[in-house]
Amino acid sequence: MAADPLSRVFAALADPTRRDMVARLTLADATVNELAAPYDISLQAVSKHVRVLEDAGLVTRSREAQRRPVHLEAEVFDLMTKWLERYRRAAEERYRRLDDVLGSMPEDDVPPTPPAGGARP
Amino acid sequence: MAADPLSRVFAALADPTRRDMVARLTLADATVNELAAPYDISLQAVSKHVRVLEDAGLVTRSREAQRRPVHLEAEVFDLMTKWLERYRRAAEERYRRLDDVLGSMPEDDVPPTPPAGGARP
DNA sequence: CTCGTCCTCAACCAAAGGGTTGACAATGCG
DNA sequence: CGCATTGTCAACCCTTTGGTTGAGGACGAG
Repeated sequence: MAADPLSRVFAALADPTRRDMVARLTLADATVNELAAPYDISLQAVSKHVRVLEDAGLVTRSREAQRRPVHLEAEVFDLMTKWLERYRRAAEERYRRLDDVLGSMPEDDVPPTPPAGGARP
Repeated sequence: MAADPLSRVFAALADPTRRDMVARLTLADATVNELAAPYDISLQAVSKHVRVLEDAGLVTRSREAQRRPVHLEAEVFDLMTKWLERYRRAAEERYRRLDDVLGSMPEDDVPPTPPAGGARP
């Protein structure tokens, strides 16, 4: 299994079924059975999906009688947002610069992380 | 291969090597050979990685003599950001609400999900 | 205690993914 | 032209993954 957290998160969200589950979990916690309802797959398959989400830190499960309510965690979204935002901004910036210079200057010219940067590649 | 764009993007970014490539491409375009340099894998493997990124719409390739410079595209990042932001906010909102409830009553008394599944629209 | 409910564990299978090696297309240069 | 450089295509190998079925654990209700 992927070692680093970010890989696990991205991999978890690479599946449409799991993304749908996440979408529904933003509305309310749900049991595995409730989660399974809309899909045409076995309960066990759904259980596996939930586990993947759990391993990625996207959800947590508690115990409540025989039920195992699944709860969406917000933190990981922040993590992803930070990651994404960084590259999104960089890509846009580069796009602008390239447009400006159009291949006359090499990367001497590349500035350190621009405004509000602060992480290392 | 995953049909929907979002799945492709997430899947593409689920690999650390590919994320690293993306990181480096925010600094400058690069050829496949240049991209391959840091890694201890075959050129063909790198070529495959680039293709995955391309299929996901994260990069484009042009022709320039025998070289095929790889260029990072910013648009897809916007797409992802929008998707993410939506769920991040929803999750936070829900978190706050739950926090509120938890704050006012003992844990084993938590009124869980609306009974009788209010499954999804 | 027994039963039904809810869920997980285990074994298995087909397909996809990341890696390899080997052949070869495309282009510039001597 | 012949050849080196750059990159892709193709076939193959494992491992992972999403799915299945079957067995069974945990718990509440009777």
